[in-house]
Amino acid sequence: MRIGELSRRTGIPIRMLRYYEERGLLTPQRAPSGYRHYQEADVEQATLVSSLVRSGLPTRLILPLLRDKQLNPMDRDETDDGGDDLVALFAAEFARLDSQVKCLSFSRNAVQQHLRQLRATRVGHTPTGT
Amino acid sequence: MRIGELSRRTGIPIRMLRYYEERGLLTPQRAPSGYRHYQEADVEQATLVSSLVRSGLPTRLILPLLRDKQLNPMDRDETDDGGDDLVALFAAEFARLDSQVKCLSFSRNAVQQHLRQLRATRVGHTPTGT
DNA sequence: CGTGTAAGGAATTCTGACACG
DNA sequence: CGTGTAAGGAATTCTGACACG
Repeated sequence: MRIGELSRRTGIPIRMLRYYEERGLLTPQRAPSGYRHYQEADVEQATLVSSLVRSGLPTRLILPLLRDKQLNPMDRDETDDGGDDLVALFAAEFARLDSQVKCLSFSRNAVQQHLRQLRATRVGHTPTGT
Repeated sequence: MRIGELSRRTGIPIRMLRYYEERGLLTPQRAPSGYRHYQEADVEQATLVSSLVRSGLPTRLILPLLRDKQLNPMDRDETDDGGDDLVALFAAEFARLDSQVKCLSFSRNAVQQHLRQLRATRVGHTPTGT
């Protein structure tokens, strides 16, 4: 599929799909016309990348993470490069994401409870103002 | 307790505790000296407020949510004011928080898995470079 | 660093029409 | 009828650049 369809199917702006490619996170084939040509599997990969980017992971960390994912579970041994640095960076990101999830979940629940309260209280005040 | 202790116990910067008060989200008593004096219950309330603020809820929405929480579960009826507007705003915030939590959880898991992979692969390369 | 946007050009696709055998 | 084609316009995609927080 071309970039427009991938964008529609993933909800990711075309601009960002091009950017992911620029960062090596997505490597579509090219038609003679120069148009990008994506595989079916790129739908999932683009979604993963987008999620990670929106979560605040720098693209330079996403690259090795993707490599990890693509390897056969067997011949994955001395393949990694970064070493301790990478481990530390990912550990830091994990800690950040973990605490952020907790904070947001807590708030989400508080808002949800309040919302229930609001709706329970006003039952049939105005029959849906819209 | 005074503001310093509350700050230590909650991890919330003094600057923010004063700000919450300015927005009516925390209403400590005042000593003759002018020092703020917080109740034990303010520890929890400050934590809640902080979480909501960091989650991106505007303080003007946090205020009614707190009022809701403080009421006796019984005489909570015509107490609300905003009406439909408020419901819509909170519904929107809930949706935002919900999708954000999903995105971050997904990323968190991906990073965690990669982290495990990294650590499993490099067992005893360099005995902790630090 | 991630994202939006305006710019100018190239490739693609669409429709309705005409031609041909 | 099925099929090819020229025509004009619209939608899509391309790149490199600037802007922003």
